[in-house]
Amino acid sequence: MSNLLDQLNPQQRAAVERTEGPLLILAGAGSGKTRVITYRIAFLIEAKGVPPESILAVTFTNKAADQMKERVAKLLGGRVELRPGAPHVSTFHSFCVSVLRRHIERLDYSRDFSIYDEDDQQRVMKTCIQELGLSEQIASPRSVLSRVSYAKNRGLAPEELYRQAPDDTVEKVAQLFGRYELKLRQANALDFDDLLLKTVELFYQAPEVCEAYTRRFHYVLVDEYQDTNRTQYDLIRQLTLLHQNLCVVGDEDQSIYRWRGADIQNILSFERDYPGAEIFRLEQNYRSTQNILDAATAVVSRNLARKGKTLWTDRDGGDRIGLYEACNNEQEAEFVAGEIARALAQDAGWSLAALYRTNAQSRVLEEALRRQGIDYRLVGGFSFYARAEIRDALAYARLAGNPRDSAAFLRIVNTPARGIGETTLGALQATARQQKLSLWEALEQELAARHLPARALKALEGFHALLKELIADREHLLMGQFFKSILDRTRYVEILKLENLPESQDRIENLQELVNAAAEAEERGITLAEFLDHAALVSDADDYDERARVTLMTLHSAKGLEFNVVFLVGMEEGLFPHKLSLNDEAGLEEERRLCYVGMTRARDRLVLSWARQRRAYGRDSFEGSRRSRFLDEVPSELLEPLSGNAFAVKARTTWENAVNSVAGAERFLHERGRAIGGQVGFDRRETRQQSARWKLGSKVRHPKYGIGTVLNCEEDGEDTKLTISFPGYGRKKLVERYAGLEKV
DNA sequence: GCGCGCTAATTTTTT
DNA sequence: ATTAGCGCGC
Repeated sequence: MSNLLDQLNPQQRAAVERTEGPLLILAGAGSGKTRVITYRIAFLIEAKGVPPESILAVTFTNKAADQMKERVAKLLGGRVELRPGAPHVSTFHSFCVSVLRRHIERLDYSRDFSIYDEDDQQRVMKTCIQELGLSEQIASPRSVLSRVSYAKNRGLAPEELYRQAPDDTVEKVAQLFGRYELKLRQANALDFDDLLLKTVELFYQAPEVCEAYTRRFHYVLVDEYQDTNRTQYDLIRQLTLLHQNLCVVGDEDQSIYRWRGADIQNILSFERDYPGAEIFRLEQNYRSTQNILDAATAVVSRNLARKGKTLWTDRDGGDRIGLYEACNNEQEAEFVAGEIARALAQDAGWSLAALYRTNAQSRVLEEALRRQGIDYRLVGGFSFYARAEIRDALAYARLAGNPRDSAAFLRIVNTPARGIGETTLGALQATARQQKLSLWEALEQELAARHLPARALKALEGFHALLKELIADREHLLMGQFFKSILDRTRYVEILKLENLPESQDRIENLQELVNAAAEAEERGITLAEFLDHAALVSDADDYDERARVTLMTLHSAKGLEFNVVFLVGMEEGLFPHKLSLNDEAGLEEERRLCYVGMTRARDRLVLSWARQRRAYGRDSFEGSRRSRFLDEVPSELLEPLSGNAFAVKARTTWENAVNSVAGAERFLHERGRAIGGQVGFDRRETRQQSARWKLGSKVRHPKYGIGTVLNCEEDGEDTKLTISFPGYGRKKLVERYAGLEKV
């Protein structure tokens, strides 16, 4: 065990050894925060003989939790098996779910409660807005929900919210809030905020339940403490009242979830809240070069709301920070892809990442990388569980377990179409509202009352019978078979096959994957409820693949990760800092912290880039932009302006001119042909990818656009995609299979 | 009640 | 670019 501590620096070691009492570890970026937590857990078990199961470690993401479990297991080697139990490592949300699945009946919910994701929440809020006869223009479900979440995270009831700032808008929001809460209660459903709130409420209402947990967990550790909100703070407080052995780790400079209710005060006033607390600072950075650290520190030190710390590294100097100014965002992407290609070619085994402020920025980067034939991994965007067909299948499964789940009901009552349209559904909703029933109960009532038209009743009966069967299946079948039976009984896959759309096959495969995943989970002893909980709580960032050489993701998703090379793209006013954060100083400071987080992800090389012009989305026109103020906050002697590749600039410019005329297109192709052998990879790539059928520059006829010139040709799995310039119509990207093209 | 085709609006970050 | 919402014909 002693050699375990030898691997730590004096501060880290002190933080590990101080096992009793409240402890705040202020850990700068790259200072070995995770290391301290995992060593601390190992130390408690090995050196202090603490039973593993009396340790609770809480994180924000599944990714972080998994990583922690893995590392602790590694530290303990095989020896962990000798002891009963294991440390409880989980996210806030999954911890709460596990508590609630056991005890929520104390709060008059049933244990089969559903977890409502954002989609479900929107569905409910939409109905509320309609019921109050409001227009969605004035009160969009999104904005109301964000205000509701704000209130919930501060423990405000609708009336309290109104009393805080009584005006017409708040009154409406408060009304909607109340109605929304009622509907969730009727649906036996909890939203994400509720998972935390109801656990706190449970512990308050049923002190003996709380006590059981506090007695069990002698040691509590919290990661990313700067991101905790009020409810999470309360929860931790309840859990540690007895022993006070609380160790929190955080960095106020990396607090980037204020918009989600994170309260930086939690970390700033830890000493006051936990008397006798000790504070340790981890200020040695083991990740980045001095230049990267200096640049990041220079930016974040403009913030006023911080405790302040001095990070240092023994990695003197290093490359200067690359700064690249692109003429537009497409060329910026081309530049990044080119640099990535060069770095990969050198093959130092480096990991690379392009980080951006908004998800929408990923598309051009993806396209550029694909053109270069670079393998990359995209984190976020549409995750597996976010696909419509998967959510549909999950909604059936949820509804079979909790028929009162009206959001799931609404989602699939007519998917696939079975003749239950707006009118019939309207009648059900009216019944539900009047008699304060769930939609499922309203359905049963309507079937008994027989007031609706025969046709509607017939359709409803079919749906009712279907669900009854699924409810029985859920009881009897293994999980994999259950999902299979959902797909069979609803004829979901059959109908997808009949539709035979371009994406139908993908969807069928996704569903097959879901069935497999369920069957596999069953084998590992996971229950259906746990499987569904998992599906509700996994996030996009969780499918991050450490082995990937090239990763694209948002700055938020990148927190906690590190790469040899980081590209921070889109450094422009209005984008980063984002225009919605410019209103108040606090918002701006959060953007600045986000910038700090992004910069400190880099181990060896950091490149910042911005584009003079940016295309909104799909629109023809570019919009001008100004360089981000954050660029000016980096001392200029740390920056190294990059010229990129002269050819890349020229190619793009030519491209822009090329698209509107056949002559331009031909000129473009001609110039490009001459440039082969230049440094930019995409020429070779594209040339190699073109199929023999469609020669670049050849003429084709399209049924609608007439004659055009082939500009590009790429194989995308089964499909061949052609970029063609049509005089009068501009540039079009077409899938060969569907385009009905003819060679001229 | 269904489905097609058009338009209008949309994007900050996510457990 | 994608998608939700809407109007219209069946």
